[in-house]
Amino acid sequence: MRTRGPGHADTKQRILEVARKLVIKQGHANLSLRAVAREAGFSAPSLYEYFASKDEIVATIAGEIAASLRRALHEAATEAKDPRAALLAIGLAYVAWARKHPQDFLLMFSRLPSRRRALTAAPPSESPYQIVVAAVTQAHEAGVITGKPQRREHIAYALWAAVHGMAMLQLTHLAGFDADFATADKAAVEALIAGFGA
Amino acid sequence: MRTRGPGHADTKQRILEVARKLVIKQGHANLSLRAVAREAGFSAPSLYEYFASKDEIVATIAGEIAASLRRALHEAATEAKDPRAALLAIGLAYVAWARKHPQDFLLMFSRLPSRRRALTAAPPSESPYQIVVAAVTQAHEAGVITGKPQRREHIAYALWAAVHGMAMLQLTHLAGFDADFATADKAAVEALIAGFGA
DNA sequence: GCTTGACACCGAACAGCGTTAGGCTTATCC
DNA sequence: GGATAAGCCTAACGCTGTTCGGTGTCAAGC
Repeated sequence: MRTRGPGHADTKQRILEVARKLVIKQGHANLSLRAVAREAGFSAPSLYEYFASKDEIVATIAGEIAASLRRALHEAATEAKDPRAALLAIGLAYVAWARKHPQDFLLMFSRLPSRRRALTAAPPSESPYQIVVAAVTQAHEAGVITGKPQRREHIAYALWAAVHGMAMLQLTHLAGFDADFATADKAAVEALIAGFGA
Repeated sequence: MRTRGPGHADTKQRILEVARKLVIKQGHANLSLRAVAREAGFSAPSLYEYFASKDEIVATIAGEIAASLRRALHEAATEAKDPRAALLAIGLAYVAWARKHPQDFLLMFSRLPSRRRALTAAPPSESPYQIVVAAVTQAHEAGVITGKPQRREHIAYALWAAVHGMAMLQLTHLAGFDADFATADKAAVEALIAGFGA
């Protein structure tokens, strides 16, 4: 039983790189396997040596993208000077990341459900949302946010939903708008945090 | 120059009804003109007698959908007993509508930019967002919300973004979750309103 | 050293897509 | 009655993801 040849993993990686480049250039909806294959120097059916389907390629890319977003949020959280500032920073970093990587962001959320099955379940450590939950927990312990511990999940969800909505609107319905979104986003997240505070 | 025959408008309407039924059943991404034609009793090319492209069909449907959402928000606003309650009611009605008509909602926001070009510009009267703006204006006049009049647009945007994010997440990333979203959504919108209040 | 078998690739093809071209029938207008 | 246009059709183009069957190459086992 021979295992996969030595260049297999490299080729797989190259396919992913080409695919991601094309997604960034023309959006995930316009990604074609034939284009990926052409760019990578293969015929389209050859890609099936490396991935079971187009969806598997996209899913793999989505995983890489989630990790990248998670890093951005983590960085924002660690640079903040206190727990309250961290909540704001994470929220704004989420929107900023989406604006900087619009096609990546849209691809990520074009994919169907998370594997988590309940809001109360802890997100897996590789999930960007885990950063949000951790920051809310710290803010709660620091007294920035009041109420019973169960309220944490409401707050994490509210913060996430709010910035997700901002990001989505700015990338789709409000794309191209001439507006100071940075100021509007900051005001919104600050109001939300204040509303949950003491 | 003969005008279009008498049955033309009816046929057009029927095509739209079939298309919308299929969208609801299988999602806008899986809508096929051939399927619409089959269901409506035509060949696919015949649809081009009535619409210039698939996109025109989808755009027309999107317009009808927006009107339906607008009515739901309007109803929620008029039934509320005071301006503050109206803000909450509109927000929750937005999410409720999205949950009740998931495919319609996703279709509507899969379409690219609004024709409005700035947050400061007034939304057209047929836009669902116009309901939000009007409610925020009333709440501001009633003193539920404080600050300069210019702040209104921040608040309307924040409210919209928040409920849009909730709706989007519940329909995509959090689809199928076992969670009490109604409670979480209410807590979030209340916190947001409180955060913008006096 | 030869056989076996899996890997890595390919072209051809299938069923589907949105769309265009061209042609036929029917009803209306002059 | 001839012209015109509406309203419909089949055939086809170029695209999509995917499957099938085949071909060369290279490592392992005898």
